[in-house]
Amino acid sequence: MNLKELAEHLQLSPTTVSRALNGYPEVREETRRRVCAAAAALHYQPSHNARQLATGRSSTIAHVIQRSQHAALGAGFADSFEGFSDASSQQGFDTQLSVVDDDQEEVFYRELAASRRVDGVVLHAPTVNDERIKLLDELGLPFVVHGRSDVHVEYSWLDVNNRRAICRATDFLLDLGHQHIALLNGPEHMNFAARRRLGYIDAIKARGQGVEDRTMFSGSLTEAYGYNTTEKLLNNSPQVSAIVVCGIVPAFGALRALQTRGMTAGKDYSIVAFDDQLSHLQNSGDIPLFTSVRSSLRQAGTRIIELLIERITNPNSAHKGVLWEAELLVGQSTGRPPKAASTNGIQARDND
Amino acid sequence: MNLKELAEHLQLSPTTVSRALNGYPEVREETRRRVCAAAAALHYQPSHNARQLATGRSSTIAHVIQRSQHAALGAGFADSFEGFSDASSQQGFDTQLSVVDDDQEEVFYRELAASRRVDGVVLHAPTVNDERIKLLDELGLPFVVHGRSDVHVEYSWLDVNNRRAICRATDFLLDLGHQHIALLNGPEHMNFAARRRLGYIDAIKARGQGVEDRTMFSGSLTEAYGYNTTEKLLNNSPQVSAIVVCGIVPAFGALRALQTRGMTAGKDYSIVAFDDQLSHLQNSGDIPLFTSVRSSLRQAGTRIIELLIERITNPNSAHKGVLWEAELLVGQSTGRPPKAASTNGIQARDND
DNA sequence: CGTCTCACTCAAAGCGCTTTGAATCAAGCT
DNA sequence: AGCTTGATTCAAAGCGCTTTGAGTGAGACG
Repeated sequence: MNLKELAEHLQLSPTTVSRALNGYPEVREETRRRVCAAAAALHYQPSHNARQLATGRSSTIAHVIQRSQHAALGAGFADSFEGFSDASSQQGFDTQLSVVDDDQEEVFYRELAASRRVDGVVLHAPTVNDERIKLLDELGLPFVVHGRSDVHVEYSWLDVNNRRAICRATDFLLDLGHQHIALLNGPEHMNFAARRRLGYIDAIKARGQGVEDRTMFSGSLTEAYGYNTTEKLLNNSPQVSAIVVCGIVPAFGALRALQTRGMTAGKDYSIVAFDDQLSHLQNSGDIPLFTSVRSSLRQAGTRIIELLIERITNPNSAHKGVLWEAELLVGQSTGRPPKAASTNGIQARDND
Repeated sequence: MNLKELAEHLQLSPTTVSRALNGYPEVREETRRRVCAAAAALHYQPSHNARQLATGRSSTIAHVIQRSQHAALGAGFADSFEGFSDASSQQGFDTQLSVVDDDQEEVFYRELAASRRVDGVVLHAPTVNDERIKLLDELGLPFVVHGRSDVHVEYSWLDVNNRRAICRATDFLLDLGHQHIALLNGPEHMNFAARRRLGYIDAIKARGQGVEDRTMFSGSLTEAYGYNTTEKLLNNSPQVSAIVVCGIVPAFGALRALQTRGMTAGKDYSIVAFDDQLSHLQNSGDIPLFTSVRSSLRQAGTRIIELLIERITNPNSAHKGVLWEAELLVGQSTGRPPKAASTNGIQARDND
């Protein structure tokens, strides 16, 4: 069933039928009703392709993921895509997903733009200085960055205040009296990880202390990374009594390392995690397992699509940057440092 | 730059240019080279939409995920989609993703078919008796099921031999001498979970033992589920000395429950997990953490796309069912039951 | 009564590609 | 020379929709 057939069946021209279905005003209300009824009855559904060709828009949003950064999204994939898909389909957009080899990404974007197969792109996991942003800007393809990058181009983005979040997490541990706090960060060529590192340093320096390279780690946020790194810390850095872990997955790994040694989180050792609120690794309940700074990946997905659609429909509007604050949630995994390592000095300043 | 412009620039007709680019034989080799060179030089890229309309194919594969089953995919999302996306793009197909509310799924499929916006569909997480299969069959939309369903329709599918895998896992524990083994299954309205349950029962019954409802659990495969259920077992079922956990995520939860009690997996209690080989929750190394039956979700994704493309290109070909066997991998999480609970009876039969 | 509006409807021209059927021309055959 | 044949190339007809510009008739107005 196509438009022409439907029109013939209704004894109307395709023009009128098209207008009736698409809500144009130049059509009598009675006619519109008749058309809509027939369309429903005959299960008429306009051809997506034809409409796309005629209008020049594809009603599709692309998500391009570099293979190397694939792990970075890893556990959060499902949750963020629920957000993306929901918001997109609500506005009539399809969600397209491509995992692309790093060295082919530029070509891929160029083809994407030239073939006009998508109306916009969500840029994921930006690096510290992400060249893709410049590229997309040049290509004139509407896009929104999930995260940020220190690049001299105007663009729209949504990010969590990673620096502040980790600063607060570290502060919280300092306030509890921990003197030596380690950082288990993500890969530091990623913008989010670089900012988290800064947040950690901010907090330490604010107390007049110095940071040490041996207690700052960077790596892919897997469970094994959390476990192995914590193991290493327990072996080599006995003065450390708390860690800030930049993901709930490695936090579980860190916890396992403690438990394997018979240690208890919150008593013998403290953990604060960055929690993206993954549905299969929930950290909730009366007293959540982990003390954490948290922010919903799913909600971020939804908002990003809103920003992108705004750019698509109005390409000349001003760029928008949205910064979300993470929420600090006190759970079971933190406590005062054990007496041996405890301190009596500067402590519990009346700080935010 | 469109085809017509390129043709004018080359002093050729659009027909010839189109044929040259698409590898048709009716074009002189020298002409083809000239055309290809110009296309590359001018960054010509055919319009996806126009091609789609002209050919009647969309070169897009849809993945429709019910919101309620979204969690079921959860942790494995990223990995399976890496497989899907890779295989698809290699064959020139785009990957489209939709999370759909359960009650709107039928309508969604009908629209998908009527609007001809995708060439095929991957059906995820089928239930025991999945009506969507019948629907897709009626709609004439090519599809492949990731998993299986007990439904009276011919269709193509790829599944892991869940029943056998869990049977082997259970057998392995029985061979070690465990007399009371609990099952932490997924949601049992899902086909994969129903089969796993059967595998568990197969193994127990084969030893002439009976299964008990109180030691068989069913639920969404989260970390918390693994933790809470194991907690419950430790409290209420002291005779149980081993568990079969149907996912690596809840297995971590189960492990945490043990460790929280100061118990050691592989010594005080045994765990066998079903491992989908998730990249952020790797279970590898010299001696993997968990004894597991495993199967790669990523590889499954790749193969499923192959099957689907076969159906798309040749809709009348015979349907194909692919059954993969999981691999049993012995790790640190299993051992003989502790002496108290140990047995001297039927043990270590020379069974597969 | 003639002219203007307004409300509605339509024919036709794209959108940018593929594909069919026909045209052209040189070479091969009788 | 006349007819095939095969190798190239092309003009034109779609694919199914949107959109422009024009047309129609009824009522309003001078």
